[in-house]
Amino acid sequence: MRLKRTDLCGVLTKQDVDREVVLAGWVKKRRDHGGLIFVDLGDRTGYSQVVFNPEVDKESHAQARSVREGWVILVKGKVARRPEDSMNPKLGTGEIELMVEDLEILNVSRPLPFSPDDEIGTDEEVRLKYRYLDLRRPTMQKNILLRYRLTRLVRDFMDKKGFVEIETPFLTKSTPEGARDYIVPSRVYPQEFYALPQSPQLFKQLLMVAGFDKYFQIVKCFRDEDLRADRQPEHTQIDIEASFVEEEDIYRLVEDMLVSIFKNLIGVSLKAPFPRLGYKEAVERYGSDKPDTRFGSELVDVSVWASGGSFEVFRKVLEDGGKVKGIKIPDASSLSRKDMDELCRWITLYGAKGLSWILLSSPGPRSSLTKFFSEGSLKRVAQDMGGKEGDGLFFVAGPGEMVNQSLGELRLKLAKRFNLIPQGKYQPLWLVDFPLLNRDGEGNLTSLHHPFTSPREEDLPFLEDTPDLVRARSYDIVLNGKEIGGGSIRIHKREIQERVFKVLNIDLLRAREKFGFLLDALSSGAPPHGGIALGLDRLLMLMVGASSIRDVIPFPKTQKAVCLLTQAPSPVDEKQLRELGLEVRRKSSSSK
RNA sequence: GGGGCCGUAGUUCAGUUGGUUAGAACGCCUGACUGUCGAUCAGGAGGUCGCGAGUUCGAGUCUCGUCGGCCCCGCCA
Repeated sequence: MRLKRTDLCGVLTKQDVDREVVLAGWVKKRRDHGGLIFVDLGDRTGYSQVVFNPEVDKESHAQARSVREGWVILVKGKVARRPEDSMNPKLGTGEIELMVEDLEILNVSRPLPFSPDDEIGTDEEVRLKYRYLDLRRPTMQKNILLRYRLTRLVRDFMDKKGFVEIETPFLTKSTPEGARDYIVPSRVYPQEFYALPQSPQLFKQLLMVAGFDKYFQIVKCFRDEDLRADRQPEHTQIDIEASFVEEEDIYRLVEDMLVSIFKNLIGVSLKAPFPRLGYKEAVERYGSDKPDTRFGSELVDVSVWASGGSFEVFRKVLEDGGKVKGIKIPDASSLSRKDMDELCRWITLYGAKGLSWILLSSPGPRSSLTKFFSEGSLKRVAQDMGGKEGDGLFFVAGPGEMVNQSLGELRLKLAKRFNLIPQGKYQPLWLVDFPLLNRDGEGNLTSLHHPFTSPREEDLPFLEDTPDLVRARSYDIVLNGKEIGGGSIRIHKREIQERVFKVLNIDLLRAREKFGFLLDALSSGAPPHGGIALGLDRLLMLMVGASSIRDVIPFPKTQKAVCLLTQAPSPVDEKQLRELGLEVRRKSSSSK
């Protein structure tokens, strides 16, 4: 490079007029008038118009005729005030332009598959294939830079609180109790495998035993499960653990941190302490363990009313120990018969057999239940639920869990449709009082959080006899209906850990084989400890209002866990496999 | 493992009841042009209609399969 950059493209103003500057950047746009050539030269700060005028410099003007969009150039020249009638008020740098005296072409570019502007809607498949171009878009630049500022703020914050960042290994031991592991074959020990960590959980507990009483880490975690709009196979978490703490210490720390993050990075004031809601209550009132409490429309149990009509479905459900619950949605009486049919079909996704409804439209209410309930009875339930003219009431009958889930989902769906969610509002919430265990599809006990979560002391006597009733010392942090973190006070005594393993049907032999090192550590002077992990990507999603986690991750994977940029995963050489002692069983048809 | 939506030029899309040579805008190429900023004007190139099979005299269009992308259920301690 002959020339050396002196200034950034997007920040020049009329204060810079008459300065001699050198700008470097990408040609965003070129307008060739034959005599004059205008180029919008941009970098991550924005762009400035640079002017090639043969009367200023003949050579650079001649050279500029060949310059194309996407090329990388350096230009030297004097900042000039634009003629009054050609100022561009839409542009921060619109009052000035650079009169080019010297041009250096640093690199050419092929015509790009898409212009890296925010205006152009390009399919995500194309964006991911050329992610380096997509990342040039101002929105993506903003997101990635915010990500950096967030991690920096967290590190500063935790440092001030006396926490130390300590790295934990990525090549570690497989513990198939939780999510599916990503497995890495060992070359030195053929037929043996490492696993990529789903979280540094056990290591951070060992660090507590080691006396690093305040640990944190901004760290990648890996889970080989199917993806969603807010789930990637590798995600980053803010992982925290501390000794000699109780729930309140963690709450206060996280509240301070989130308040600081939102204040400093996006200028939003969160009110601390955050409200707390019991797990059971959340599920009964909102149909979710990560309720969005920015709006009402809570679930109401109307089983007593439902038993009064002649609707066989309700009666049968109630006889079988099920429930009938309802929600009230403002403005929903405008829904058409066709809308209702669609909702009926949609709600079966969550196991509901159907959807009953009362639309309080004028002149009179419409309902799917008119055949089974008198008009007075319908009016009464509407009144009980606080329904006003214009509202829609929706009912689901069935086993309690299913009713809660499906109505909870319906509540969210209709809230979006009828704009019940206040924009720009951030509502954090602690979810507390979780049970320690729940049952999987086959009725086996599994950890709700993870097997290292401490039961409440006063519930310990019931662990073996009535394990379903034992409460956990765990907590989730929920923001706007998204789970952004979870943690617990851990078990720090070997005896209790062994009892929990046993209740989870992990026998002593297997527990020792899988978690022997933890049990030994717990019997080596483990202090009481606990912590939390916050999902950094989801937090960012909420902060920038992204609808997909991919928009805050520089190089994300597709829904089928493929990197469209590098085409990973991919087959490896026969030689590599041999060294690892592996043989691939080929499927008759390609799976990718 | 399952359900839904989608796939046509570099990009975003249109394409009728199955019917001639598959169109538009932007982008790209060539030329003209000294105040443009979605520059303008004149001309031009660019297509395995994701792929395969079937139905048909004839398929971008219908059927089946398959690959890929997105959203969701299951899964995600």
